[in-house]
Amino acid sequence: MLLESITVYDIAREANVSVATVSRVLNDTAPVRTSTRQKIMAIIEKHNFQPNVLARSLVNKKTGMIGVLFPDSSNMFFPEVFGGAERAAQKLGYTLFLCNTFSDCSRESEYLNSLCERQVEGLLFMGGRINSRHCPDALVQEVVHIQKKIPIVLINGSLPGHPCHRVKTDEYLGAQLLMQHLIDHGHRRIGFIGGTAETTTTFEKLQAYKRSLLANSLSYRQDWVRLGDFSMACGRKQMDQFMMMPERPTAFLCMNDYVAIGAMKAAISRGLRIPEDVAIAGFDDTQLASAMNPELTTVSQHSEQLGRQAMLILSKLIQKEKVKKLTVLEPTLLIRQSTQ
Amino acid sequence: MLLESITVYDIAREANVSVATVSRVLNDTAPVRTSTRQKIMAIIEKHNFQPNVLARSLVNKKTGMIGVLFPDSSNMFFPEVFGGAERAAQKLGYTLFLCNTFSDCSRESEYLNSLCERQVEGLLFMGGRINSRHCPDALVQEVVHIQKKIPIVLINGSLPGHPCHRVKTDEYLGAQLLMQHLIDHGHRRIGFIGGTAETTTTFEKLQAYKRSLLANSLSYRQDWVRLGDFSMACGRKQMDQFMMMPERPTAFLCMNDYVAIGAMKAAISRGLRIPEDVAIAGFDDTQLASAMNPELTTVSQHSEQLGRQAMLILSKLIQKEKVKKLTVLEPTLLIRQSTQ
DNA sequence: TTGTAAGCGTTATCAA
DNA sequence: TTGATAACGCTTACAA
Repeated sequence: MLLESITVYDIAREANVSVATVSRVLNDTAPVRTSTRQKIMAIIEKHNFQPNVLARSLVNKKTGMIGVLFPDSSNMFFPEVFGGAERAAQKLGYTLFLCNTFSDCSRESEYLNSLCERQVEGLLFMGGRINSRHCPDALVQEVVHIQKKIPIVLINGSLPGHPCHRVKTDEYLGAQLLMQHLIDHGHRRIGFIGGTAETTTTFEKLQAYKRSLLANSLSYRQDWVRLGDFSMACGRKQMDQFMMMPERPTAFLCMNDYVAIGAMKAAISRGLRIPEDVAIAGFDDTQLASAMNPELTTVSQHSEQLGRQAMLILSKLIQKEKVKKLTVLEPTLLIRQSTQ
Repeated sequence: MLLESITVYDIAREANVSVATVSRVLNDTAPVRTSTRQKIMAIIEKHNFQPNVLARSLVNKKTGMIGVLFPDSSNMFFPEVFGGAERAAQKLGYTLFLCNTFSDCSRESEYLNSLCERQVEGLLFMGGRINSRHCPDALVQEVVHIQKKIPIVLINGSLPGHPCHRVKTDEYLGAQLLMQHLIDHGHRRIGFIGGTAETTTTFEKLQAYKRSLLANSLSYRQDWVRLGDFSMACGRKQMDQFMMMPERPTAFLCMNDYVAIGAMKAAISRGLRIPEDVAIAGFDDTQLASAMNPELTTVSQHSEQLGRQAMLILSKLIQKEKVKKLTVLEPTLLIRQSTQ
């Protein structure tokens, strides 16, 4: 329940002017005699009057809000991305409306709906359906439909069959860089841990993994690819499984830093030394990577940049400027202790 | 710029009814003949009509939005807290409006202002001025003034001289538990790292630190307290300083997990073993703590709980229920490898 | 330089 | 069960 607040009418009455004049000094939208302006300002000050943005937005059809959908605030990667987006938004005069979908499709739909109703001026979309390799058409259509009215920028994802504005890191390249690094260090048996077959981000890395093996005449073994999810728990569990295998890889490419750290911990608790006995690489360069001991070799997605770029592009879209559909950021290989 | 959307009028016209009737089926606020209801529903469906929440909020004075101020999305503790708050909010039918103040007071003021203008129904406040030991009165007044109109719940902070609804972890107790643990393990020389003298959270821990020393007849040495900030960099830097000292502590109480990890890394890079040569304890039990190697002894603030509780209390406040002013959560000591 | 009045897209009060 | 119509708090032609 909101305050029974004072309105422009109250201010106008007290200043013996019309609401129009009050509005004028509020928005500096037309000349007002200095004396009346000052009188009005004083009264506004005195009552600590704040115009109701709802009413204002209703007439000028601008809310200054950008909706942001992301799958999981407990994976540092996402807070990093929307940290970057937020800084950019602030400069541009927008406020972010952050929505944690908890990777739940129906929650995603609800938020999508709610953000539209709330009249956000644009949408930044991460995770969920835009990373699904077999996204039900109904879910795609929801987004397509919204996009007719509200500009959307997809981050690290896509909507198959429907061109969208997208900003992404070249994850394929990132995985390739890591593979090459491992291979250059003499590893011939390399495993893959984490992610789900259903997600595009996993698929992309897996492709790079396979092709790198092929390109280096190394054999691809299905039992050396152990997916699961994106958590530390997954890394730990899968590494434990690898430990039971008679013949196991000497190096592991992990879906992300969390998985990598789980894998590291499992290996360490079995008495293995990293990187001497086993090399492990992560992805994303979240704070965790450099915090670890040994420090984790990983690939930076430049998460803040990613958020910033997406926001910049979105703002151009809102201004109805032409922007190229796809922006690709180049990842950076960060070689640290866990692989050499 | 928003869509020139279709309105209840368009629906009404097409259905040959009045807007009132459309509104009735939309809100189920009065009986409508089944046939007309169906007719209207069909048209709504067909056009994918979404009522404008702005207009709706304007009349019923409810936005369903809760503003959340927090200092830093790159410290996992805060995303964890608002993760908990968000889940609770969802159940209660509220949407969170997350605002990253980047620990900047003026940004905090701006957001405070913006959230009020946006007519949020309540405010969750973390960091910044509510953790300042000498908060300028102007900043306090800003909050006090807002509080007259909008319910506010402070998380782990307070507004000196102005009773507010607060949810907090007993950080004093938490620090005490850690100290006792270290002392029980035979440590007689214990240092303190991180935080700033200006913040209440640091002060509280420092108090516990000093009193624990006193209670155990251990001497307090000013040069064994090295503050700074809340970052890994700080932990690293201060530990490096400790390393230069002729006589140094055998154990360290750190302001938070980030500082502790920085300290750990500095110690390790100097060839010290943890915990054999030096014991290190953190605070907050962020994901980092259990990810580390060795795993970090720390204190859980039950961050999700904290967010959840705060949201629950806020919602009661919004419903104008009576709620006790102060809710204290008990921290939990988590003894891990870094201290034993 | 200022005021009047018509919107913005809803909901809610009265009558019918 | 329905329909006019007045709010909600603001901006903005259009007039004065």
